[in-house]
Amino acid sequence: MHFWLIKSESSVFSIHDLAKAKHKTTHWEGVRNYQARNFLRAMQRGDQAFFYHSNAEPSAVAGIVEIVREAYPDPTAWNTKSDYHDPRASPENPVWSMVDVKLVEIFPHEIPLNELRSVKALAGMELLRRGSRLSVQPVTAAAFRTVQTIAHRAY
DNA sequence: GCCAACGTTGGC
DNA sequence: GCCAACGTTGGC
Repeated sequence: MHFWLIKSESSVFSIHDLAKAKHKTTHWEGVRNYQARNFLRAMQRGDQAFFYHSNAEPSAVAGIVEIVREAYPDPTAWNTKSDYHDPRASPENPVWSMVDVKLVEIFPHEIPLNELRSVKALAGMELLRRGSRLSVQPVTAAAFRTVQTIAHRAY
């Protein structure tokens, strides 16, 4: 089992939108960065990922999802009407991949970025690296546990 | 809204 | 293959 972090702009698709989705499941479409795509392809059923709200106030880790379907072609890539359209993609040559994720939990208190930065044990986490923009990234088991513990700590 | 950091494109 | 120009991401 591996751990990940996936970003979504909360104004576009938030963890609360996921909670309202059918079966609390969604296609994680629209990833258009090769490094992020390759991480999507490495995901296995049962892996867990943090749902991170980027461009939010504040940006924060909001909860946990589980990978319920492994990587398969992202059809928005060859949909000319999609914001995620890529002229190079076609059903024969999909180029881009997506996975399906299911909500596991919404944290009782989301953890803002500045709080994560203050946690010594999380130094070195990709999310906290200066200039980090990767929208799909691996998280170590230790970091995953640390963040989870903070999220469940009594306030 | 600003802008630093980053990835991609394309001329050479 | 280099690298300048450009577009995007995302924190602030």
